[in-house]
Amino acid sequence: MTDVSQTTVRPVVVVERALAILDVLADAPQDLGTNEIARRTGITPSSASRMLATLAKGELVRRVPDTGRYRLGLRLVQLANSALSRIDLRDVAHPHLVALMEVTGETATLSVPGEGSAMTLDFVQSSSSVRSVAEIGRPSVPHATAIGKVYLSLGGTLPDGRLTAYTDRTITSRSALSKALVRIRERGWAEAFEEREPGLNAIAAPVLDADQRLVAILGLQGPAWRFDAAAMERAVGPLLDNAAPLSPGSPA
Amino acid sequence: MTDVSQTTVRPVVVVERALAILDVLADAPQDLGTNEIARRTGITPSSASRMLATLAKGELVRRVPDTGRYRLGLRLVQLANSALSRIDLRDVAHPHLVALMEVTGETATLSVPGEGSAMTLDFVQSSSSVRSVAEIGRPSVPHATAIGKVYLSLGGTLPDGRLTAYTDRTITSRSALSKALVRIRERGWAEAFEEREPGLNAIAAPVLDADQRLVAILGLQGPAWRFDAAAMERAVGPLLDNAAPLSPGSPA
DNA sequence: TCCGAGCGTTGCCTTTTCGGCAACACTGTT
DNA sequence: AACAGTGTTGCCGAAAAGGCAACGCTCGGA
Repeated sequence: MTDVSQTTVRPVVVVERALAILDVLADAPQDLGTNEIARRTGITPSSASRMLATLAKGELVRRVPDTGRYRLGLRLVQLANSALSRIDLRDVAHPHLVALMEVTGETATLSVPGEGSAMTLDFVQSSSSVRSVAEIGRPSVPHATAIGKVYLSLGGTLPDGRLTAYTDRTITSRSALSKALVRIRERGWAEAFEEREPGLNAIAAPVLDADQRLVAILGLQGPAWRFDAAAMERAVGPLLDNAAPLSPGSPA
Repeated sequence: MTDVSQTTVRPVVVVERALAILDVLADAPQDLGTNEIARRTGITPSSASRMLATLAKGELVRRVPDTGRYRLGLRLVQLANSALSRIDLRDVAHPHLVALMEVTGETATLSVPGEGSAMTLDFVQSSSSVRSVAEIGRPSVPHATAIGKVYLSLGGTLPDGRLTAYTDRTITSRSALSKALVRIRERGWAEAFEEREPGLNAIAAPVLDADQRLVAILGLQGPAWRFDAAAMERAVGPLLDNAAPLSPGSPA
């Protein structure tokens, strides 16, 4: 009975007409006048004029003052951002993890910020027989991983006490870490060269919501002999390209 | 008389109510049921139910099967992308040019693809007294500039005949150029080291529309002694960060 | 397990709103 | 100057929407 595809459902005709107007404006390469919209939707110009005025009041369309023509309004962008923020991030992000693994050949991970660290939520394992292993639920060491540094660079908290040296390359100086975080904020991605464990390299980029808050971190990791500096540099573009569509609020 | 704020305008009440439903869903942190939407909008549940069914048919809202609750639908994202693609690109891009110049200190440029090359549409000059000069209307040499290589990497045509050597570093081999273009497509940005003229370095990134077509190119250029490999590398993040919001269709 | 409250939908009828005709003002082109 | 097309709005009849009531369903509490 709740199946809206049943023929007994009585649609609200006025809403259908209003949506037809939005569709026509979306499909048109240029702004459209009232008469043109009326022709394309089959609504008379007087009705179209009134509906356009109401849609303009709600900012779903915008009347261009110079030409008197109409185009879609920016309230739609706000509504779209709200629509996107409701989607389960894992569902949306998974194809990007697949794409990243295919482009780079390395393990792609999705993490979410938590208390004191970021946690792996999903991953797509490298198809290579030599691979770095990810694990759902595993927290990342903030100062010694690319994921962790993205977390710290965007408001994550660093625990008190000494910074543990996991390898020779682990950053253990708080001032050196601060400098690294500034650079990460500037360029929008982080890297780790065998800092968490010998032979493991990684890069990571943030996923932000419409209010610029960190909601997730996209990462790539692999064995240092294969995922070396050159390979990491080549992977930055795909990483950012795959993180950007997940971020309604990409920083400008 | 065409001023819609005049009190004589008769709004379409049904459209106003439908927009109120969208607003309520946008403002809610979670999905909402029919009764809750009715309470928040002041519409009776039967009317709300019918309107939601019609909005769902048009995909502006989505009924979640498991819970029977409603959330904003993904058609809004399509409409929003269309809304954004109508905005005058220069108006939108200019603050990004300013931001890029401020972050990097170098001249930031906006180009659009044309016949056989890309043309500078807007630029923000470096504030440094030693600067590279841009010029609106100037076409870029496709094989010897970062802007031109972005253009070529995404479908631009390379003229017949020999590739002119403007400096020692100009790529004049078509096979070497092809390899460079593959790399540019992979990582999403291009570079030029003193290839168009001695002492001038540049990087560039594409701006794509919702159909993945190249609509513009964002660039940074400066004197090679200052805008060297390290400075260029540091500038890639800001460049991509400023290109991404201009691209409704960032490649996934 | 049963009952009650709340939810969500739909039939039906009344009321309200919308649609569209006609008139008017304006703009651009010939 | 005239004409064609655009865009808006008054007004009224027709159509659609709103809302009441009834029904079915689900969930939580006793």
